[in-house]
Amino acid sequence: MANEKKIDCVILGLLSHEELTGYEIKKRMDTALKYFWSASYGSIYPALNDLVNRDLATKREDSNSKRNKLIYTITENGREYLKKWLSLPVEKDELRYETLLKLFFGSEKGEEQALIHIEAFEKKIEEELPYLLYAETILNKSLNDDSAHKYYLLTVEFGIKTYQTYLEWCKEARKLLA
Amino acid sequence: MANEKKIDCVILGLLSHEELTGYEIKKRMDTALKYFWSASYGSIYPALNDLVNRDLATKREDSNSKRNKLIYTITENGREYLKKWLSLPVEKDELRYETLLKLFFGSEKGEEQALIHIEAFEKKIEEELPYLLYAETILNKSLNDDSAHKYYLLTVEFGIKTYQTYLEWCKEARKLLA
DNA sequence: CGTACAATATATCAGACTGATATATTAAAT
DNA sequence: ATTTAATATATCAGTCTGATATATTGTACG
Repeated sequence: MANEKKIDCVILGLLSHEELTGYEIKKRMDTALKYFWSASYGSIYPALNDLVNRDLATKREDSNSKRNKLIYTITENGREYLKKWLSLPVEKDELRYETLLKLFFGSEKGEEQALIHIEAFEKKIEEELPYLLYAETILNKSLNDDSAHKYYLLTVEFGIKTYQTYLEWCKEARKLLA
Repeated sequence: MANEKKIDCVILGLLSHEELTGYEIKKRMDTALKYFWSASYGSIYPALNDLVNRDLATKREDSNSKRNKLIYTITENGREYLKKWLSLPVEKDELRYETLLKLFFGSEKGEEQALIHIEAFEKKIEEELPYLLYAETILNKSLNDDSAHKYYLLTVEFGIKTYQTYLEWCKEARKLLA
């Protein structure tokens, strides 16, 4: 049980909330988990088949839809597997910021180019922050409706705080370069 | 020129500062770049051989040492390749925080387990922050000695600011759970 | 009413990268 | 003298990404 595939754990986590198709799983990743995790279809679909083979999830065709839709449900085994993973210590937290990499080697191209990267970074953060602030409002309102919302809010607060700090850093960075 | 292998760019970036062995490159990654990038030997050594084959770096054996040491130097082509990459817009900045993943699915195991993950995260940040603060002092002192130091400082300031914010978030998170 | 376009839905694969492992030498510690 | 830590290079199974392929359904617009 030492080396869980992360993709298995994320999928089981999402399935622990609700039944989902592979496509819907990807959507959850690109919205709710976006700020601290990501995954591609190329890992999701093979992982789903694998989870079914290991009896951690079941697959059924959607009878209500004309679409070729495959709905996945977590099994009791799957829920146990998830709980076990949640109890284990975190193996790795990792930042991979290409922006900082390009800044670190920035002397090779000079200040002008560095400023371009900082401004692009700033713009992206400014665009994404409103979604997090919106999620914060919604979650604060519905905190008592669902015990899981408290945990969502925890991650949203992390995103808001770090994004605001990023914006402060951008200002300072511009000053330092100019 | 659309899809540069990131490992090539990082290695060339480090070689643009100084001649290095594969082992030394890994060491730089694990100290100076640690807070925003990482790479394993399994990508470094093959990439080095590849860079030599593409005339972006040259390899020579160390004559001063008894060790089987291979020293790599960036070529003019390599420097141009690096500059070109630095001029291109950033493709992806990515956070992969397993801690937040386990918190997001935290309702499955409850508050006690969530607190354990938060405290482990807090401890790790508290341990690493002093190294960043030390680097900040050194770089501020030597800012005029080397034009590259300003760029290093930029990334160190990013690390300090975000780490301090992480610690603030830990406090709030504990309050929210209790 | 047709037709273009966006969204839904699943799947595969080359190539990038990690984490583990293997191997060997030299420096430091006790 | 001997163990241990640090230096140094290399390979590989397995994980994951990003691109690509394919097909269907819903929506917008004239």
